[in-house]
Amino acid sequence: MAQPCKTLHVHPEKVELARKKLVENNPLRLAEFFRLLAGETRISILLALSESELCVCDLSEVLNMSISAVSHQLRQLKQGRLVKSRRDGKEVYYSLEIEHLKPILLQTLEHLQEEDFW
Amino acid sequence: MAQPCKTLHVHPEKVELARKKLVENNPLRLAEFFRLLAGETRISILLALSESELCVCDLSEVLNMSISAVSHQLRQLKQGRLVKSRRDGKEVYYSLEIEHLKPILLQTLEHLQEEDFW
DNA sequence: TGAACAATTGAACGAATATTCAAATAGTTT
DNA sequence: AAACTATTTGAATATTCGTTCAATTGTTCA
Repeated sequence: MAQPCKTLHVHPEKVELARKKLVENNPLRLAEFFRLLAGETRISILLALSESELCVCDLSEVLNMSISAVSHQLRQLKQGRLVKSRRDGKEVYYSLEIEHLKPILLQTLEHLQEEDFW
Repeated sequence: MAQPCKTLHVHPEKVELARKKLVENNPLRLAEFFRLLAGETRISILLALSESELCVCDLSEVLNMSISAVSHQLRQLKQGRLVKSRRDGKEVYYSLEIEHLKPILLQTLEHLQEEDFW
């Protein structure tokens, strides 16, 4: 961090309010959450899984990526509790940890699709 | 990309559905959007601005970061159309490009706060 | 005009990230 | 048991990202 502003053009009341907002909302945690949605591979996985559960092979086909790469990303999503997995024989099936995630994804998509955001 | 799965345990119908979902939803664009929310500094800026507009100095105080660092992040947020700015004299005031952003942020916060997600 | 302050910008550097490759683990089948 | 397939894991590498520092631009005011 470096040189602060010199004048008292700064707005202490507003600054105070904003600080409070940050304390209340845990930006670091929030950023960690959004980071999981912020990679093309991971968001693609989540979108794919919003249709149906899929095994790692399926996902690697859908995404046109190596199984290893997909698996690495799945691990992150699982650690972040955005997906869960069940094993059936040799295969492992992944699905959305849905109650957390689906409304967030859907509403975000809606909002972005309005507002000619793209 | 590397070695595909050998058996026909893969699920072609599901794969097809998932592929369609990806085509419909532009994961790359979506990831770019979430990337902007995925940095602690940027999400903090957005939270701070959800209270009131602030100048760069204010933000640097709120975040305890250099003006330069804040300004770099503001540029990204502005390019992503998440914030807008107006100049008033020497100072530049930033605020949320609100109709896009506020409902997304609020709803996400709600959903995350339920579900003892933290 | 020039001094002072607010903000932006570009280059540089270190930290974090995604993918690849090779090796390991887990489950199934014979 | 051995052979085979699906998945996971760790190390290595290339890329992306955030902050710092120094220089620059824009604005006000004396």
